[in-house]
Amino acid sequence: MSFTITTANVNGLRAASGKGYVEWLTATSADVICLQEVRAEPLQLAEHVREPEGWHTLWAPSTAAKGRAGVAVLTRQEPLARRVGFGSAEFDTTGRYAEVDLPGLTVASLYLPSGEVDTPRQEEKERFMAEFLEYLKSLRKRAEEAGREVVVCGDWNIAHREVDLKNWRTNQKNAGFLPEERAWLGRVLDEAGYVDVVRRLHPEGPGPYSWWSYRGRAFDNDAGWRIDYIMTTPGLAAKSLAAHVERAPSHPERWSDHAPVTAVFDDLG
Amino acid sequence: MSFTITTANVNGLRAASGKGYVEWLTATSADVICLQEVRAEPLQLAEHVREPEGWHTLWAPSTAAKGRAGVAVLTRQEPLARRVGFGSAEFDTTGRYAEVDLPGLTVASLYLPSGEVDTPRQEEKERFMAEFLEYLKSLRKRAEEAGREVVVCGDWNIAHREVDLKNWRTNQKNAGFLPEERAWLGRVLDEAGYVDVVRRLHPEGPGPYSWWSYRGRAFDNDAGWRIDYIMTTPGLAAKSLAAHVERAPSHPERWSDHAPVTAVFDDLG
DNA sequence: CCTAGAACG
DNA sequence: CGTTATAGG
Repeated sequence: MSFTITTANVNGLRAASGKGYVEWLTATSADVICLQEVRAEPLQLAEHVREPEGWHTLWAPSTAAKGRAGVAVLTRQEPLARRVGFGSAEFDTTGRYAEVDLPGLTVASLYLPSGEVDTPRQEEKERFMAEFLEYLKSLRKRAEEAGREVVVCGDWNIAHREVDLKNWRTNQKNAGFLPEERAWLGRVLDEAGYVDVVRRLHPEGPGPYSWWSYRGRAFDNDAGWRIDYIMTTPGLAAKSLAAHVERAPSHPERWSDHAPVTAVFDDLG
Repeated sequence: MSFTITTANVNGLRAASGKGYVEWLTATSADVICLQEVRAEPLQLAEHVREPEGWHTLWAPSTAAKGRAGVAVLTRQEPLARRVGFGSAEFDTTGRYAEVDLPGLTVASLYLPSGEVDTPRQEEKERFMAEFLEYLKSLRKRAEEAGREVVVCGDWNIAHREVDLKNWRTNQKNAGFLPEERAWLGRVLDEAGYVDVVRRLHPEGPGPYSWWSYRGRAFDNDAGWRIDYIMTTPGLAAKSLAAHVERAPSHPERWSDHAPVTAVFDDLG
């Protein structure tokens, strides 16, 4: 038995649902799906999207700003627990983090702020990063003590290394590839002790990219970024068998500017 | 020889241009066209819309608020003069009035504020009405002295009488059919001395309506309003031969929530 | 219901 | 370039 987890930034689930998301969900064989940028409250979603047959759902919309952010976790199994937020006074109502417990495993969906240099939104991103890193450490520690594994997946809005985006040279002063952001992602790995599973299984770059701007010809030119990550505790990473990015072949198939990122693990037993 | 003038609220000329306005303009035999709610600056329009072959144009966008209001006058003849605004400090930059001089005739395009009861927008409408009535009087007087005729056409956003809207009873407290607005339109006729040419030629109602809300089934139920008028000086009205509203047969043909209103006059000679 | 700008990405 | 919320109608 294997266990498959997929993360996808849907860039507006109402729009995506009319462009192929529903068909994609019907066809997927994943056991767990983490969504980001749902950009809707559950009641704004069609029922077959809000409560898809065969899935349990946790919706965590932004209550701070309508139509922004919003994460979700879909599981075939009924979760033992559902939690929204990570204990942050500033961020728990902003639809950026939710987690569920399955037997022996905590699964989290993360949508880290995008940021924009020289704006308050970059400061917000930095505050999020500082606070969230501490949470990641405590999460890992608690899981270790309890003998549980953790997977935090989602849109981290940071490319880690040069190999993680096509135009790294021209983006060194742009949000998403700033030295301090890259260093922070290094601390998630080295200090908090998580493993970037896709990179573990695909040590060679470039890519695989998971996001292409809608602007210009980014998708056609494969001018992508790898900013969607599946980060796991080491014990879970050791059981990873395969990983891939579902790059849509062309526009009619593309229902988001991000592509779903998937990892397969050996029986969690 | 006859002379034909049409007025049309286009509800966004960029949108209308993709839905049938261009074909309509190509097919029309009018000599003069007054447009309202252009909702674009000239440079935002495609060139064949901004400078249609065979037409001279006067564009008067709102510079006070982008994407709002905006009137235009299109003439087959080159105008002797073009003017934007009516001498109002408050309204001349809001894209609500423009006029051109043709030999012996001044043609104006008007987009009167829509208003909404118990809001500042109703007060704005009232200020506009007060100021504009005085202008209409002076315009008429100057024209009379110079032996010229005047036609002021456009969206006046007021239904004059019960016969001018289908649901008059339920709209007596709504902007567009308030007693004071109806009385004001009466003063345009009685005090300023203009003639409602469509009503002159069609003394019997109901209608002809020129606007149907996009909401609900207003168009299919013919729940319309007559709020687009062709108002002329008496000498010109005496030469009116025919008038009609181009109610679109159905949705694919409908490029605005308003229908073009046309009047035909005997040779102005 | 529809148009258009604006924020955000 | 695309999604969404909002103003205006």
